[in-house]
Amino acid sequence: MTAEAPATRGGAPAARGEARQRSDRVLHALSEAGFSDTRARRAVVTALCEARRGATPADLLARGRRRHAALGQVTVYRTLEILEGLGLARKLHQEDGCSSYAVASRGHAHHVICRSCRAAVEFEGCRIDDVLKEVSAKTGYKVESHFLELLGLCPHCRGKK
Amino acid sequence: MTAEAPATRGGAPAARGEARQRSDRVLHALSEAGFSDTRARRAVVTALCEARRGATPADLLARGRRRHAALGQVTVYRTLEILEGLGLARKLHQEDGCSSYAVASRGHAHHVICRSCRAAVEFEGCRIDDVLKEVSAKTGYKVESHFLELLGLCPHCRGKK
DNA sequence: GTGCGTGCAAATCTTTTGCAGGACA
DNA sequence: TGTCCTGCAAAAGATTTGCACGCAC
Repeated sequence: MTAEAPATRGGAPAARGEARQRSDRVLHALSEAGFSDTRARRAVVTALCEARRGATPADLLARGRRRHAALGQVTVYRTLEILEGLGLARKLHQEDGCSSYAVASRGHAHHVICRSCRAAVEFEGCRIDDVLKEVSAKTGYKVESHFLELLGLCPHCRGKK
Repeated sequence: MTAEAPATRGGAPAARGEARQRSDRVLHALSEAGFSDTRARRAVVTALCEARRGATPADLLARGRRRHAALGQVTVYRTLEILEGLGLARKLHQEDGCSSYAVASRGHAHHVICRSCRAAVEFEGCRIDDVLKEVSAKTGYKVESHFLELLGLCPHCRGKK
């Protein structure tokens, strides 16, 4: 299981480097997949990677415009669609809406989200096979995939309490 | 763990009775909670209970109008809000949108949804405490609640294959 | 040079709000 | 009878589509 500490507000240098690294990975994956490397896409990807919590299309537009003033909302939607399709971004489902996204690593992973500050952290290694088998046996469904999201308080908000 | 077989198309008598039973339970819970028993609410609740899959507000309006022609969309939204608040209905989060609802029993439960026909079945008894603990330990988050949904093929669609 | 990618504007959809009239207890 | 509910109409948002132009390859 991998887990990164939720970044401090304002973006500590370490977090910056991490965000940079992630966006490089995503941009690389994009071109690997045959998508061209444009200024608009870079702006969206960077904005997404810098966000320490789920970002809505509107957030990404605002943030992305700092890097590329002409960025349009439509491009944000289209880029998210591509990223999601490639498994590079994942939609976060929350009580109050399901339109925020977070970067996702390759492979199977889920997010744990802070109900106070919304910081979203990815985690791998959910071992729920037993549950899947049990459900399969009782319902007759052939379970193919699952969606799991945890909600709680991040270390920071936990302390503030 | 409880599990009901997904109803056959068209609504077999057994399924009808079950739907009836569920809607009675929901309507009863509503009045228990101090909400009055109106024709519009009955229509929405019945529509929700009859649906064998997640129903969107628009679905419920259409279905509900069979029983109460004057039913308005707004009432559907408001009723869903109440039901959700009381834990009597639950929003289903799916790849292609998160605006469908299904009746929910009291207590903790999740849904397994058919990717082909959308039939949604509730199941209880998700034992993922180990996962929660592990995530908590690795991320420092205090995990308070979780959200889990399974996707696959229901027995019916499995057979059709 | 070509075609993919972009941004604007407009069209759609979904959901929420404000109100006046109507139904339930 | 007094509230709680309801439905309509309109407002507010969110998302998608059509199109002509511009940039990446």
